[in-house]
Amino acid sequence: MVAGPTSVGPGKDRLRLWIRLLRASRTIEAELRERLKKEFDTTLPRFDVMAALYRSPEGMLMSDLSRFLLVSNGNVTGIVDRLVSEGLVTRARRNGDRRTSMVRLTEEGSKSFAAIAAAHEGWVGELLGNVSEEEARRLTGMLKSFRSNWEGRE
Amino acid sequence: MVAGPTSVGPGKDRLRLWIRLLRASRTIEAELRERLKKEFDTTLPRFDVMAALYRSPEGMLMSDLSRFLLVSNGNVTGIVDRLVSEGLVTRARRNGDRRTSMVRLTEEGSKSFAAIAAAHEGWVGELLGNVSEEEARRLTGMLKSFRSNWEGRE
DNA sequence: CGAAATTATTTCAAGCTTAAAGTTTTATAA
DNA sequence: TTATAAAACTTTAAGCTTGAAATAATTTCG
Repeated sequence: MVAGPTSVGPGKDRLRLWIRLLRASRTIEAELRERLKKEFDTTLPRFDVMAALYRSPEGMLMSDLSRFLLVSNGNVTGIVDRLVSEGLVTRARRNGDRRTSMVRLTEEGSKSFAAIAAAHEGWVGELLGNVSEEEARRLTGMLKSFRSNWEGRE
Repeated sequence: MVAGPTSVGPGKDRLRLWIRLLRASRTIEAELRERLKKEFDTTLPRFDVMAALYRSPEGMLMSDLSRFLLVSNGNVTGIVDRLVSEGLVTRARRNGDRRTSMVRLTEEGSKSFAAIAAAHEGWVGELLGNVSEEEARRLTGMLKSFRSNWEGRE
């Protein structure tokens, strides 16, 4: 996935783009993961879950988290389990529908996340330092159109 | 990591870009992974390793693979183990330096990869279908400059 | 109502991933 | 030489990830 095209011909430009995209995101992701570990003794998946919850003070269902983070249900279960056991998150059974549970950041989780998020934003700014703000906006615009074409087919 | 910025202010454009980039690559990666599984009963990491080896008929060292694919040494060990057990790859001890081993695709591995790679290229073309070839080239160019700024610091 | 389908979630097995520690081999240099 | 360091790789423990199967609660509809 991270290697170059194996032949030449038409349609290769999209393949090259995909490989660049993947290499860029993997490189940055690896660096962020390492810093999260070293500086805050946490992981990217935990950060992702906490970031989602931080934006939803009212809480999120497990399936909301799963959908939003683009990962499987079972995956979220494990990550939330660990966050709960660390006191950063709560899982509250709902009266209305007892299949679901509302997941929320605790006070401690919220404080903890705010500190990590500030550092995280700085790191991203640093790692993408040679992309101008103007260029960043243009790239962002281009990337927005990626999904619309095919997702949600079936 | 996949959530939006948690506040507004200067420097947010790079954070937005990073989030878009990550969402785009995760979405596409998930779709490719699913198709590799369904159509060829294989995985993305296996595909990555085979793609790297396909481009190096003379073979690669474990550490070459690790560096090229941006993953840890131990990770490559496991994936190559499984590919060897499936007869797709060989690991040959070298006379010159007996710490190292040269990893190569077998005949079967090479044939198998060629078929998967053809399908893979088609999928990428499809998934990035609403990015024009021209736009793909421009985006690729922009992404090239990502790493140079900070990586290789040591 | 009550069976059947749907929805939300958890559990499970297998594989991926990392960082750190361990093994073996090669290189360095006192 | 021969200790010591360095390099290449494997192993390990912990956590992440998926898809599929299992549970439990709710909804649908005959």
